[in-house]
Amino acid sequence: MNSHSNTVTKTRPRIKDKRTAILQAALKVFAEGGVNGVPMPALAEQAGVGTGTIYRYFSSKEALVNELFREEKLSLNRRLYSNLGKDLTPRESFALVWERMVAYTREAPASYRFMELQDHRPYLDEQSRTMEHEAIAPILDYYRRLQEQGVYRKDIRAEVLMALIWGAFVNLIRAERDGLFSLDQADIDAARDACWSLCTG
Amino acid sequence: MNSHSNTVTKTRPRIKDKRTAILQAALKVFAEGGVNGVPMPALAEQAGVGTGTIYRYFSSKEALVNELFREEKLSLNRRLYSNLGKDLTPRESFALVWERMVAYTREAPASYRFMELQDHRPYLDEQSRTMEHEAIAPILDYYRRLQEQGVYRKDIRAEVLMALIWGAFVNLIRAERDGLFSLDQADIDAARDACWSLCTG
DNA sequence: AATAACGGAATGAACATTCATTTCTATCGA
DNA sequence: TCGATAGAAATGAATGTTCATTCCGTTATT
Repeated sequence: MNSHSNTVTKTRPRIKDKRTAILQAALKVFAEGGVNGVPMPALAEQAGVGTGTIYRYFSSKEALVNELFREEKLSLNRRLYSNLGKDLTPRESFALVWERMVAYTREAPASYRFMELQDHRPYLDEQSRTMEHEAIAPILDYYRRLQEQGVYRKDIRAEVLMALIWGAFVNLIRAERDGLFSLDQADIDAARDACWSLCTG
Repeated sequence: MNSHSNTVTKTRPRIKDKRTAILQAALKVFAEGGVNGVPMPALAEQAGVGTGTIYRYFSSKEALVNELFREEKLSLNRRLYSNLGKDLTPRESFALVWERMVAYTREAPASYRFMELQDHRPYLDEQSRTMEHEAIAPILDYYRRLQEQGVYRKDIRAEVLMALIWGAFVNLIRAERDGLFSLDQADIDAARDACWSLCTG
C-alpha cells in the first residue's frame, strides 16, 4: 500500500518523536529548576505538547524521571568508559577518563546537571537503583586491578578510593557552577594530577 | 515582683524554649525527609507545638530554614576550626580537622545531613549566602599560607584544592550513608592520608 | 479581668493527574 | 482521485490532593 506517497517520510506521526521531545525537554527544565520545581504543564509547554500527552507516554512524573535517569546513566557510562584502549598506561587512562568527564560537563550540561542535582533520588525505583549499582561494578574492578598491579595505593579499599575521586570531581565542577571560581585548562589538569596523587599515594 | 515563687523556674513559658524546640525538630525532620518533603504540620507535631505557633517565631518556612541554616553553619565552623593550636605541624592540623569533621558526622548526624542535603539551597537568602562565603574565606587563607610555606603543592589554586578535598570528604560520608559500604577507623585514616597526598602532591 | 500565647481547623494557591472533546491519519468505497 | 469515516492521538480545562499560611476560639499568665 501507499505506492505513490512514500517519497516523503513525514506522514507517520512516529510515536517516538514526541516521547523523545518530552524526554529532552524534561532534561532541560529539570536541570534548570529541579524535578520538584517544574510543574508538568511547564514541561509540556517546553516540549511543545499538551499536558495530557505526557501521560500517553509516561504513566506518571515518577516514571518519567526514572526513564530519563536510566537513559542518561547509560549514555554517561558509554561516554566515559568505552574504547579505553589497552595500549594506554594507567596514568594515560586516568587522564583520558578525566578529560571525558570534563567534556561531558561541557557538552551535555543539562544531562550532567540533572544527574548531579540529587533532586531526583527520592523518585528512583528499584530498577534505576539496580542499574546504578551495576554501572559502578566494572569501574570498581578496574580500581582493584590497578591496586593489585601496585599502581594505586593498597592501604585503601577500592570503594573508598572511588568515592573520594568522584566526590572531588563533582564538587570541583559544582563550585565552578556556583560561581566560586572559573576553571581554565591548567586548573583542570592540575586537579587531575592532584587526584592521581590521591590514588597513587 | 514575684517575691515568693522564684524557687521554681517552671512558671514562665520561656519564649526561647519553643523556638529552640521548633529548630531542633526542624533539624531532625528536614534531615530525614528533606525540606520539601516535610509539611509544616508534621514539623509542628515533632516539635510538640501547634502549627500556628511556628508562625509566631518564624515568619515563613523560608525564614525558618534560613535561621536554621545560619545556626548550624556557625556551629559547624566553630566546631571545625576553633582551638587549632599553633604548636601543631601542618599535617597534625590537617589530621585534627579531619577528625573533627568525622566526629561532626557521627555526633550531629542530623545537622550534618541537613547541611549536606542541598535541598535547602533554593530557600537561602542573601544573608545566609553571605555568611557562607565569609565562613570559607579564612580557610582559604589557611590553604594559601600552607602553599606559600611549600607544604601544599603550588600548581593548583587554593580554591580548587579546597573544593577537591571538601568534595572527597562529603562524598565519602554520603557513600557510607547510602549503604555502599561502612567505614571503620582504618578506612577513615587511610582516606585522610590520601587527601593529604592530594594536597601535597 | 486583661492580655498574650497557643492550637488546629479553615483557606487558598499550586500541583499532578484525568477525561471529555477536538484534531489528525489512513483506509476504503465510489 | 476523492470524500467519508473509524479510530488513534492529542489537548487543556477540570478535578482532587497537598501544602504553606491564616484566623479565631481556647488556654495560660499576670
